[in-house]
Amino acid sequence: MKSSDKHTSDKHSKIIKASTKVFAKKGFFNARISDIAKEAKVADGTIYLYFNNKLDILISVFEQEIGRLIVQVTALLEKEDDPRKMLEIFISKHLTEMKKNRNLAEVIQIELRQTNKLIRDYRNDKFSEYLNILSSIIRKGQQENIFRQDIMPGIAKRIIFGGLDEIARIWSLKLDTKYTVNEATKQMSDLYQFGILAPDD
Amino acid sequence: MKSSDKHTSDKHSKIIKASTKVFAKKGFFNARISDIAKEAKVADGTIYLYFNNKLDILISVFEQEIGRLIVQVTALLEKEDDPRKMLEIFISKHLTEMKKNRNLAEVIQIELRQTNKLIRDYRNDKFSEYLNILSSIIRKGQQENIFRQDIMPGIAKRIIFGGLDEIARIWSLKLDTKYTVNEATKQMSDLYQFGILAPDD
Amino acid sequence: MKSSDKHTSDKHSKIIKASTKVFAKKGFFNARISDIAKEAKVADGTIYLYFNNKLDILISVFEQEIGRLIVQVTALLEKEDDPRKMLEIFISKHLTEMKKNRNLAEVIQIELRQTNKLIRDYRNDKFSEYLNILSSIIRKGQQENIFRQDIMPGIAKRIIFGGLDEIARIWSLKLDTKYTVNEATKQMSDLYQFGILAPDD
Amino acid sequence: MKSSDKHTSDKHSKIIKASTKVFAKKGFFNARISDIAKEAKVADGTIYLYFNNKLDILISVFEQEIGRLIVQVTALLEKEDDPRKMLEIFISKHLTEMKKNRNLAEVIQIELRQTNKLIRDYRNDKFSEYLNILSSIIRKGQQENIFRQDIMPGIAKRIIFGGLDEIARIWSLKLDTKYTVNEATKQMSDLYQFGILAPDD
DNA sequence: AATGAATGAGCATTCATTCAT
DNA sequence: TATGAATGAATGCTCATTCAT
Repeated sequence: MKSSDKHTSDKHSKIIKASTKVFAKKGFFNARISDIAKEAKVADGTIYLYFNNKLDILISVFEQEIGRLIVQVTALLEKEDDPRKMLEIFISKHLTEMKKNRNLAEVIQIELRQTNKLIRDYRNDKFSEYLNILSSIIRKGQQENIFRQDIMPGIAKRIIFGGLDEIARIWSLKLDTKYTVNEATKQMSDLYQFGILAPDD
Repeated sequence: MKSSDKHTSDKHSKIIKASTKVFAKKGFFNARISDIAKEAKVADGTIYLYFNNKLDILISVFEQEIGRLIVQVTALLEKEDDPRKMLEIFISKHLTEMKKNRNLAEVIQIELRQTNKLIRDYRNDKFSEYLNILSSIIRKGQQENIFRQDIMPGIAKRIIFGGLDEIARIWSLKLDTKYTVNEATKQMSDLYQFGILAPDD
Repeated sequence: MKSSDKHTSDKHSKIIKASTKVFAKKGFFNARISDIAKEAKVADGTIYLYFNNKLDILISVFEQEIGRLIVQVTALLEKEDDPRKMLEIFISKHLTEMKKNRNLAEVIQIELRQTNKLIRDYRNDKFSEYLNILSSIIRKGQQENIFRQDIMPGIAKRIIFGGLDEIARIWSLKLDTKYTVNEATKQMSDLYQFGILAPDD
Repeated sequence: MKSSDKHTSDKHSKIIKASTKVFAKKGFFNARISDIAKEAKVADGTIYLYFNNKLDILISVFEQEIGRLIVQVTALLEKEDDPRKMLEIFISKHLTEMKKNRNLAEVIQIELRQTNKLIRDYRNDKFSEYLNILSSIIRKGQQENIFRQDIMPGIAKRIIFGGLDEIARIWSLKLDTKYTVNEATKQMSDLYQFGILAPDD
C-alpha cells in the first residue's frame, strides 16, 4: 500500500528499527551504515537526512527503547500501591521485555558500555529516568516503613539494575536459557526482598 | 631455554599490561595495535609473535586479569569458613579491585559485551570459574543451612555479579563517585543477606 | 508569456548572483549546490531548471561577469582616442572592478585554472573577446606609430592580462593590500609604457 | 647514507613525481589518492606514511618544484652582474622550465589559486623567496641607476610574475603554441625594459 | 626473535542530481 | 514551474596484518 502517510516518520522509525536489529546482530562497531540502509530498504544517504552520524543512531535507538520501557513500566506501576509488588513488577517487566526482544537487550548492553566512552558530554537522561523509577519505589517503601531505612536507594537501584542486566546478557548470549522469565523474576524478587539468609526459627 | 622463556614471558606480559591500559582507555575497537606496541615499547610486528590477532589480545588480557582475581579471592576465602563472611569477602574484594584498577573494570565491561558477539565458540572458562566461586559459597551456605534452600545458585551468582559489575561500571565512568568501596560493599552485602524488607517486630 | 520570461530571467539571474558569491567564497569544488540554492532562496531542484549542471553554472557566471566587463570597458574606451590613454583605461578599469568585486576576481581565478581542465572543448569566447580589446589597443597604437612595431599584440595581451590578474589575486587573498588601485594602475601603466630602464641623459 | 634512508627518500620522491603528474593531468580536486598510488606503484596507505593528507602532497610538490627553480635560477644569476641581463635570465629560465615541464606549470597554477583558500595559515615561503629574486634584481638595478627609481619592486615583481604565469598557462592549455620560448622571452624582456612606446623619432 | 615499512581492504560520509508531487 | 526528499556513487583515510631484513 503506497499511501502518502508513509513519510518522514515512517522512514525515521524504519531506520530505528533496522538499526536496532543490525546493532544487536553485529554490535555497534561492526555494523555498517550500508547494513542498516539495506535492512531499512533505504539508500545510505537517506539515513543522514534523519541522523547526524552513526553514533547518533545508536543513541536514538537506545533512547527510544528505554522511553518505551519507561512508558510501559509506569503504566503497570500505576495500578499498584504496595512497594513490594511494585519492585516485583519492575523486575518482571524488565526481564519479560528483554527476553521478548533480544535486540533491545543487546542495544542496551552496547550503549551502556560504549557510548559514554565516546561522548563524555552525553547525559543519558532517559536511562537515568528509568533507573529512578527503581529508586522511587525503594523510597516509597521506606516512607511506608516496609523497606529498611538503611538501604541507600541510589546504590540499590544500581545493584538491582545490574542484576537484571546480567540476566538479560546471558539470555542474549543464549547461555543459561534453562531459566524462565518467571523463575528468574521469582529468584530476583525473593533475593532482593528477603535476602539469602535462611530465616531463624 | 629458561632465559629464552623468561624473555618471551617478559614481552608477553609487557604486551598484556600495555593492552589492559590501552583497551581501558580507548575501548577495544578504538584501540590501535600501534598504541599497544608503543605503550609496551615494542614493535608492532612483535605483538604478532605472541598473539594471533587483536581479539586474541583482548581475551588474553581478560583471562589473565580474571585469573589474578581468582587467585586472590581464593586465597582470601581459604581463611574463612562462614558463608556469610565469604560472600562479603567476595563482594568486598571485587569492588576493591575494580576501584583500584579502573583499567581492569573497563576491560571486563568491554570483553563481556563484545567478545561473545565476535567469536561464538569462545567458552570463557576463566570467567565461569570466577563466577563459580560465588555459587560455591552459596551452595556451602545452603549445605550448612545458613542460606535459604530455594535460592538457585546458578541464577544468584549472575544476579550478584551483575550488581557488582554495574557498581564498577559507574565508577569507571566517574559517576556516583560519592559512594566508597566500604559503603557499597556494606549495602550489597546487606541487601543480598537480609533483603530489602524491614524486619517484622 | 512575457511575465513568464521575466520570472524565468529573475530566477536565472538570482542564481547567477548567488553562485558568484558562493564560488568566490568557497571555490568551485567546495561550493555545494545547496549553498547556492540557499543563497538564491530557491530549491535545489530549481537550479536544474536553469542550468545543466554545476560546471554549467560556473561557466555562466564567468561569461556573464566577463560580458559585463566588456560592456563597461568598451563604453569607457569609446570616449578616448589615444592608445596610451586607452591602455591606461583598460588597466585602471580592470583593477578597479577586481578591487571592488572580490567575488568576480576569484571566479576568474578559479574559472581560468579549472574549467579548461574539465571541459577540453569549451572555447571561452567571451574571455577571448575581452583580451582582444587589449590587442586592439596595441594594434591601434602601432598603426599610429605610437607603439613599437616589434611588439606582438598576441603575446602582449597575455603578458598584460597576466600582470593584472596577479595583482587581483593577491588582493583577493588580502595580501599586499597596501597598494591602492591608483598606485597599482600607475605602476603597471608606467612599466608597460616606458619600461623599467632609466632614461639616458 | 643508510640503505633504508635511500629507500625512504626513493618512495617519497616517487610519490612526489607521481603526484605532480596526476595533479597536472586531473587537477587537485579530481585527482584520487589511488591514482597517485597507482602512478607511483605504491599502495594507497603508503602515501600516508610520507604525507599527512592530500593537501600536504600538493604543497610538498609545489615547494619542491619551486625550490628546484630557485636553485637553478640562483645559479644562473650568480654568473651575471648586469641587472638587465639578470632580468632576462629570470624570464628566460622561468619560461624554459614551464615549457619543458607542463606538469610543473599546472601545479603552480593550481596551488596558487587553491591552497590559500584551503589553508589560511599556510605562508608559502618558498614562493615568496622565488618572487623576491625578482625584486632583488630590480633593486640592484635601481641602486646602480640602471632601473628607474620610481618603480616599486614589490609591485613590479608581481606584475612580471603574472605575465610569466599567464604565458605558462596558455602553453599548458596548448593554446597559442605558436610562440616559442625565445620569442616570448624576447617580447617580455623587451616590454619590461623598454616599454611599449615607440622611441621619439 | 624483533623490527617497522608496506600493504590494501574496508567504511562513514558527502553531495550532485533526479523525480514524484 | 517549483519543490526538497531521496538517491547512491564516489573517495580520503585508517589500521590490522604481513614479511623482508
